[in-house]
Amino acid sequence: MTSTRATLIQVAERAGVSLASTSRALHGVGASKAMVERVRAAAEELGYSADAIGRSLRMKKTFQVAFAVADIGNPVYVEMMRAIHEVLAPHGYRVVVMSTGDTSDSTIELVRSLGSGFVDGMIVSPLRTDDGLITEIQQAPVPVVVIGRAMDDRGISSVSTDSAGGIGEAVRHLHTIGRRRIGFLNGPVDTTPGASRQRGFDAAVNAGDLAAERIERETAEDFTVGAGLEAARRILARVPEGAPQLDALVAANDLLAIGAIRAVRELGLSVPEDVAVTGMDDTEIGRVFQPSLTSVSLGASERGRAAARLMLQLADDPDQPAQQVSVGAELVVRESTTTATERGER
Amino acid sequence: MTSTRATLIQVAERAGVSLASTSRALHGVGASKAMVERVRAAAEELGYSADAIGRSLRMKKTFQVAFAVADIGNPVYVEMMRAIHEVLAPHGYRVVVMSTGDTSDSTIELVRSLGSGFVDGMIVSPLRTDDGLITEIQQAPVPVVVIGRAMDDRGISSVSTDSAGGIGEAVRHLHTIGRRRIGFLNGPVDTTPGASRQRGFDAAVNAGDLAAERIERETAEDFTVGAGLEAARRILARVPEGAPQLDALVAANDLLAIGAIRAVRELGLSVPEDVAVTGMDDTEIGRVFQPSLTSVSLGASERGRAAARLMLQLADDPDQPAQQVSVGAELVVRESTTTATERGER
DNA sequence: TCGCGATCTGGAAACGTTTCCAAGTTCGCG
DNA sequence: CGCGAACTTGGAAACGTTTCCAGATCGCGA
Repeated sequence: MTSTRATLIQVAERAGVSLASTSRALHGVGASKAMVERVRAAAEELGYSADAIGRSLRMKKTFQVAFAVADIGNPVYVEMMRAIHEVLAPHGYRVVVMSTGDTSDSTIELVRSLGSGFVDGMIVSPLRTDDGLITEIQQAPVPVVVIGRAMDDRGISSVSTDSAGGIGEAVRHLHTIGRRRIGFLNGPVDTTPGASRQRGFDAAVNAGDLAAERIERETAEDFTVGAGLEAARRILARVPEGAPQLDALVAANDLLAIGAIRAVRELGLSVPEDVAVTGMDDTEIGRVFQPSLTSVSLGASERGRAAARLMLQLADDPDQPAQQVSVGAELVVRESTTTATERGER
Repeated sequence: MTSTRATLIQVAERAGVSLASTSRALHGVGASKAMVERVRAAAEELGYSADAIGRSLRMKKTFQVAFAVADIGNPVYVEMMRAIHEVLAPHGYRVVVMSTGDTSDSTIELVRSLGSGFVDGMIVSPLRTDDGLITEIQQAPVPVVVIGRAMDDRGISSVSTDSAGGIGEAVRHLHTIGRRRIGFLNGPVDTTPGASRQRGFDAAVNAGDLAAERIERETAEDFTVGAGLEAARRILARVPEGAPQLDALVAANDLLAIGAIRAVRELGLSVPEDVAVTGMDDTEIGRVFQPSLTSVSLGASERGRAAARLMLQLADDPDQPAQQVSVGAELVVRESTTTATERGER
């Protein structure tokens, strides 16, 4: 530990050749067979391995990409991170995890910090977005790829998904299986995901072909099981005198959906028979839950991969035009809305 | 994006002072009031922010720490990572995520890569450990903190937990609530966690005061729900002619436990009445599951925090002696082993 | 008024690498 | 045999920062 690492200069001395030749030999370009042999041997003996910092300084390239989200613990972000890592690592890029914080301002701060040049680019999924943040991203000194909201005309590369349409799919699915009294459990509406989900639900229930008897909306404190439980209690308590209970709940993510299921069961009702419940994000936790969750997959892994691929291109040429990628939303039907026989299983 | 970032030299020119003074002024040491004022202004105008690479090269410090695990998606590791990030970020350290791969060899490879000096240290939780890996860690050019297995006498800093003892607690808990036919569902025994859990179970059932009627052991392919389901099916199918079914299952982690619960229910039995099930790791997924899982908490967050604190010390002085930290295991009793009344709730 | 210490400033080196440029060598081909 | 092209090599600069060192300036007390 106390012994200092070997430098290229030492390798050069040991091999008895110039620094320049040593560097070339190790990269295997513009060097004679003999030279390569000789330098390789010297490097081997000294246990040389090139210093990443020195190289970065000279090449103006860090081979690092930042991935920034509000909460690294959120399963959706974890899935993205894994996908990003899987795409980037084989290309020699390291992934630096960062936290955007809850607000647009703290995210702006983070984008600013890119100015110190410790990464070649950043993939960010902001919880809240405002014009200030957008401006900051446009002026960022390194390429930024935004996951979450299409940035079509702003010269920012982005990967988006149709969460609004996804909510619509969930609503139509519930309608198809005969549910007519539908409640919507959203998270905070002032967040980017909260806003688009709200839009999606409103559009779906306002569509002409939806024959609904009753529509209710409720907002949870945040996107967690606990908040979902409380919000679901509220919405289920709202049933009018003598009217029947809601027969379906659309939740804005899987955790809220699980909270909702708890609330339904508290009332002695069962899922899916009395109340069908849908989630969103298609997380492992939802797949594993009993009943397994019908959920709208937003392709977290796919979005992560797409963002990483965009970043690879941008890292190669930061001045290439911004690109938009869109990943489809897909409803995955499971036990929380249909019985096994309804799903056509034996 | 095309415009290049301002350098310290440019700030110096703009302020009309020397490079050295500029650097000092920005750090606020050994500079006159006027100088600081002047340089600050120039830096402000140019939007200067110090280049991390240049600084790293000179200071021989990257302000980065690597966190390496086999699977970044595993909830336990996610929890650790979050804790590590929370401790390190306020001290100005960035966290680089890396993957050790499944084997000891691939982990060795990773430790070797530290030789390129892109981080000031590494926190690693190896899935499999052998002498080669230990040697490599000892010789690593930067401090390494190992999470998972005590490294007392090897000069390696480590954070460990008593998972063996934790399994024992689970067994005793089941015994206390009257279960006498206990099955153990482990993951691969050739992994570090698998081995210690096996040890813990064996020790517990061999303890003199355990009056068990029957003990069964089974090994799952890996630590997932699917593997747990299959392994549980096997162990439950093993009931001898005319003998009663197992009345308790100890699983080596929460995912296996959830798989086990599924298997139990497949047989028309219920949890916890017919078969009590315990998990390990006390993950969110287990807390949220219905029934909520009785689980042995191994303090993932706490281990992460402890490792990060060790790393901070080592980053400060890499030559200080290795330290060992131990985090206690604690059984958290929930619905999967006891009914509400048994737990003393109303 | 002088001397001395404290404070401030600038020059220059150093961190480790890649790459431009020029000089030297080799080789092939006319 | 000679000439140019192709290849190989070494010197040196550059990336952006911090910090050592020496010199200059200032203030203060004797």
